[in-house]
Amino acid sequence: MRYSFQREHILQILRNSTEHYSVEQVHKELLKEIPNVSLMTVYRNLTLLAKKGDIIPLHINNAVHYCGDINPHYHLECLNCGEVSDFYNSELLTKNKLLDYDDFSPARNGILFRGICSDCKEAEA
Amino acid sequence: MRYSFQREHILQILRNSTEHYSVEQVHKELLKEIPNVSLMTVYRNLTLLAKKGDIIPLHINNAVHYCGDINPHYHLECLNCGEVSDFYNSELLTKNKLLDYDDFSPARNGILFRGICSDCKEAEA
DNA sequence: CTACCAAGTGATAATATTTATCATTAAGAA
DNA sequence: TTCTTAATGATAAATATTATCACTTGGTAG
Repeated sequence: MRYSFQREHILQILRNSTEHYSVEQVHKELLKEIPNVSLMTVYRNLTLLAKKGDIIPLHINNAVHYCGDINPHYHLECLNCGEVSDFYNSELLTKNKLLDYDDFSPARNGILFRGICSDCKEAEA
Repeated sequence: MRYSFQREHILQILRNSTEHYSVEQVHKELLKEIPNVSLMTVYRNLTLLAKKGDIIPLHINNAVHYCGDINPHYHLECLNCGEVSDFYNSELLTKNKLLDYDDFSPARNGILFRGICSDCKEAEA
């Protein structure tokens, strides 16, 4: 894989944010730095970066979002407000040995919890 | 909500299968029982049934698939072959108290593990 | 330093999935 | 049986993604 100015910027946008941007959102951010950059380039590079393991794809409501943090963690998706947040919990992997269940090997960042976030629970109460 | 012949059949298709059909696949099955049934009707009713909690929506690669089993269980998605399978593990909920972490309440069937399934691991080895 | 090749880009078109609209049909209560 | 409204089906539109291909650029070999 060859160096690409566009790809490098795309990666930095995700690395420098805790958001989980959609492709459109990455494109919008990238346009601030590289005018006229094509949406196709964003798609192409996000797919490549995900394949390389540099970013984590999240399939949220029929659109891919990407996480730029590759430290071991999981994701929480609120079914009420739609917010996706990072979830760090080393216990979950080490103590509970999820990796061994059922001969299935979850990817390092491949566990997604769908439910109701604390903010939405409070709002309802 | 009023009774609907179409909706009842859609629900039964999912109840009587361990597959996790896409909308197109449900439509294809439904056509065997109700000729000329509209794809729109399938979309509409799957959305309704999911909202009622009678079926579980799974977002796999930008397309929704539905699970007709509402007993407490989780899902495994193989990143290699794409297969989605059910994962029963009562320990995971009771012993590990995932529900309490981080003030986030996962839906009863809302945990998705993305990784490599046993079949694909064997194939590689 | 220059020429070359293949990876990467951007414009465009095509595909796939889902949602919106609305006239017609049918569930089910009065 | 009549009436009201949810549900349907045909159609069109919106959204998200992938395919194609001429052009550009990274990087290597001469």
